[in-house]
Amino acid sequence: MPELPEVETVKRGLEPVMAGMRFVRVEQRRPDLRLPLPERFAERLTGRKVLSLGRRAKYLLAFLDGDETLVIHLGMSGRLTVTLPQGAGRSRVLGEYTYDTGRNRAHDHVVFAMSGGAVITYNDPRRFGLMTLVTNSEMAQHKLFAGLGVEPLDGELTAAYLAACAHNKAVDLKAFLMDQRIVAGLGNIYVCEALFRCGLAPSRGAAVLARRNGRPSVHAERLVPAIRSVLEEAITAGGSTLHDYTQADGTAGAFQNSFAVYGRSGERCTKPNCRGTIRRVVQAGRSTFFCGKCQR
DNA sequence: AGTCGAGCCTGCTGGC
DNA sequence: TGCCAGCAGGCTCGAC
Repeated sequence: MPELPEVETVKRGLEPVMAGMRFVRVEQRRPDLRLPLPERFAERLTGRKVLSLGRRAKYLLAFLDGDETLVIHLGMSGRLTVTLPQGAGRSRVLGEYTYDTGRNRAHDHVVFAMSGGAVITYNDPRRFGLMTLVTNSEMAQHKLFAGLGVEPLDGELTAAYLAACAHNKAVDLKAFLMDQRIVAGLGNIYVCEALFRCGLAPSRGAAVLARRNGRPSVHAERLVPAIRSVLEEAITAGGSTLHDYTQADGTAGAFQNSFAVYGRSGERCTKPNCRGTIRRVVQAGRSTFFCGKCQR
C-alpha cells in the first residue's frame, strides 16, 4: 500500500494503541523480511516503552525509551493490523488490504502485544518490507535516512528546491519525482496524480522545472501545490486501498475513488473542457497513467 | 556521475 | 476448471 498518505494513515491509527504503551510480548516468526531483522529483535523490544510515533518518507517510526527507534517499512504489500481486546476476533485494518482473521496467517511475520491490550500484527506476503532498530544518534547518518529528500508536506518542498534539483537532470519527470532523494514519500500513484493536476506529461524531462530567467519555472510553481493537495486529500481520505477484499470493515482508505488517472486507462479525462483519454505507458518498468491531451 | 534494467517474493487476474 | 503469463503501491544493485 505504502506511499506517504498510507503510512501517515497507519501512523495515526497506531498512535492510540502504541504511544505511551510498552511491548509486553514480541513474536518474530521469521528471521528476515527484505533484510534480516536485528539480532535478538524480540528480546530487545520486550518491555520497552513507545514514547511517540513518527514518519519519515515511507518509514513508520516508533520512538522508544532508551534512545532507540523502531523503524518499519511496509514495502509493497506490508500491512499492520490492530486487534483490540474488547473486540474479540474483530480486527481493525490499517493498510492496503482488509484483513480476514480466518486465513492468510502464513504471512504474519511479527506480532506485537502492547501493554494497553492491543495486538499489532505485521503481515507482508511479498516481504519487500523491513523492520529494524536504529539508535537515535545514528538516525541522521543511517543509510535508510541519510539520502532522503524533503518531506513534501513540511514547507521544505518549494518551487525553488525543485528547480535546483532539476538543474541539468536528464531523467523524465516521472522518475525524478519517484526518486526518494528528491522528494521523500512519493510513489507511483501520487506522482501520476500530481502530474495530472498540474498538466505536465510524465515523459517530459525534469529539466523543465529548472530555473528560467533567474526564477523557478512556472511548471515547478504549479507542481508544488499539485503534490501537496493530492497528498493532503489522500490523507484526509485515509489513504488508498487498491485490493479491496469483500470484508471491508469501514476503515479501509477511500482515496482510490478519487484517482483521476491511476488505473483509469481508456477512460475519459475528467478535466473540464478536455476530451482526452487516459493512457497507460510503462516507464522504467512501472505503469504510468496520464491524459494524452491535457498533460504536456 | 547519472541512468537504466533486473531482481527480490508472493498473490491475484485475465486469457486461453 | 486449470494453467500460465502478466501485473502489482518499493528499493537496491550492477552494468553501461
